[in-house]
Amino acid sequence: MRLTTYFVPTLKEIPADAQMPSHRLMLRAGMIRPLSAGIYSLLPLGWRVWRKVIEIIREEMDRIGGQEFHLPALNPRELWEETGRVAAFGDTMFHIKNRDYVLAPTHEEIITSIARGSVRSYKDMPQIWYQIQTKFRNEPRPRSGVVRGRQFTMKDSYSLDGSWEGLDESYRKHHEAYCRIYDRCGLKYFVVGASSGAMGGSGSEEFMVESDAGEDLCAFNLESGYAANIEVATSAVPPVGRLEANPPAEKFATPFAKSIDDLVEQFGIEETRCAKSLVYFADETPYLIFMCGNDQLNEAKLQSALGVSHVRPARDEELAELTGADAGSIGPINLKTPLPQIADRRIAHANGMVSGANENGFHYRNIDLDRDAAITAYHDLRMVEEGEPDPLGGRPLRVKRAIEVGHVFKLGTKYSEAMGATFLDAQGREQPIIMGSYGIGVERIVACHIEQRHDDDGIIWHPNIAPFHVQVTALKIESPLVRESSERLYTDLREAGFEVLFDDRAGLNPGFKFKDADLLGLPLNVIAGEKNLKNGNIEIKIRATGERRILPIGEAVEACAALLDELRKT
RNA sequence: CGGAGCGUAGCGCAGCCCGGUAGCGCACUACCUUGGGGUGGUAGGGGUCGCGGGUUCAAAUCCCGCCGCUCCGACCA
Repeated sequence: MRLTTYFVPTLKEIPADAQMPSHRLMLRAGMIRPLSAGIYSLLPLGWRVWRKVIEIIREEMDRIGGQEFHLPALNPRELWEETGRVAAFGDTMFHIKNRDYVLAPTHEEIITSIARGSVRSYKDMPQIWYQIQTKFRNEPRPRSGVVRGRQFTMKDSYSLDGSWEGLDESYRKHHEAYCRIYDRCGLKYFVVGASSGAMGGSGSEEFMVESDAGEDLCAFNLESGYAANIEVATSAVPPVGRLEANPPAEKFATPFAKSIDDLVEQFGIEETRCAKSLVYFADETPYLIFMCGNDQLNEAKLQSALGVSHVRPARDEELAELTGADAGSIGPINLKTPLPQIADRRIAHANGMVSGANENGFHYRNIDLDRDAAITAYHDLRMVEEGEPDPLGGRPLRVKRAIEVGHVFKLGTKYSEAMGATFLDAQGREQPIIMGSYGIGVERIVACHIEQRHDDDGIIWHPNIAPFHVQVTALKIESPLVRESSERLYTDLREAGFEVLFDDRAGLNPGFKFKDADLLGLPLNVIAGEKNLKNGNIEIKIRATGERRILPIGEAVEACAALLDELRKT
């Protein structure tokens, strides 16, 4: 394409609203334009990159036997009522006003509805069905450019199997395909164990790209290979255990102690001997929860431990009503209302604990959780902290922010049971189809790629997803020598099979063209300037390294081919 | 949904406190100039100052309401 006619509106100035480098560069390079919060138009250059990524995904999905579908985004609400997900999504799902339709935020329901009509026998499986399509989610707060939008492109696939071993195999295939996809897109990523959430299922992993702008936290240790989303991460932090002496619980006045730190400071109590008491509502049932010292409650763990779809902390007035005291003075003894009680494993069966007396200004010491509390279960409920020993070998954990670029998920039979998608097994018994669901965010791949590959001047595309392979830059195209040579280069490179962007604009200074070229960030820039052409030479600049090579014009095509092969390996 | 900030030309911003001719840089158009890192110049075009209401002789500016956008937090199956 020629820049004289191709629509690439680059920006010299940085758009004020964009914070992330990838967001700024996509705007500046003329790839996208914002339309509304979390909604972007893809301009020709941006769309070329999307198509490259999509093609890589398509090839890898086909390689594992995936079959491409194209499912409707407009869905009857009724279908979503069958699985209870209209309520589960709540405001996150878009509802059409003048007809009873919703805009699909994902496609488990549609897939299951097709399967229940047409998959009847174990002989019909396994199946891997996928599509690459626009998804709609009414995100309360879109952010980070295309990373969290209300409308976005997603590759979603679904596996249908007649056995749990079959599901394991479909899951493994997806895992492998995903690794190949990210590798081919030139992304540095890592895989973490992830929460299956409230939607059921037996296992799930996320593909993560480290980024300060990420919305997820991951705990990992590179040596041991442990890596998990903070929502499920555990550590080998030692349990508190029991003390020899076990005197009766004793109330004492703590008029100025509102926090664990206050108790530690004012009464010399060991932090780990404090049982922090929290009240949470789990699907409308209040629970009293005990944590060790200053350990943070991990709400995702609480949610899955209790098997509920929603948890929230009790409000101040609810606290007073249920316990008789305010936050900071709550505990297991003398509760105003009996509450179901659970606790973190770290303080399992501990004694000698200090906790609130359910009376403002008083605490109890020498609490034996087995004797004085009514704890029904101990769960892993705590948020791991940086530096804690990892659960595999006790090496220190690191906690980093990351962006989720993919998620593989063993769904099991939740949807097939809810919607009656069954098959007959070899014994003639009716069974629910065993499903998996797997997603990749296309715009997140592009954004993360730019996050990882850019400098102060612009983007540094990996050849596999660069919008074009090579730029030809004609300096002073008004000169007949430059015009003629650059036109020939443009033609020769295209005939050799390269995708070429030709900066044939007149009246622009070399500096201006170089800046634009660096911003667009194509892997190679073949520069045709009068100075070198007079000696029969051109110059090739490698975007990634800044290296420049001067060589005879006749060798340009060959050199580009060799350099691109090199660059593909990075 | 809580907290903060911002809406003035395509983009980035000033003007607002203290009411009285709507301004700057970039971009755009024409011509000249320059030609290896966003050249320099001359002359131009482009704005219901987010929307609605109010106060006033007079509102971008003061008051009320709404809408939109961004950031922090909550949420994110």
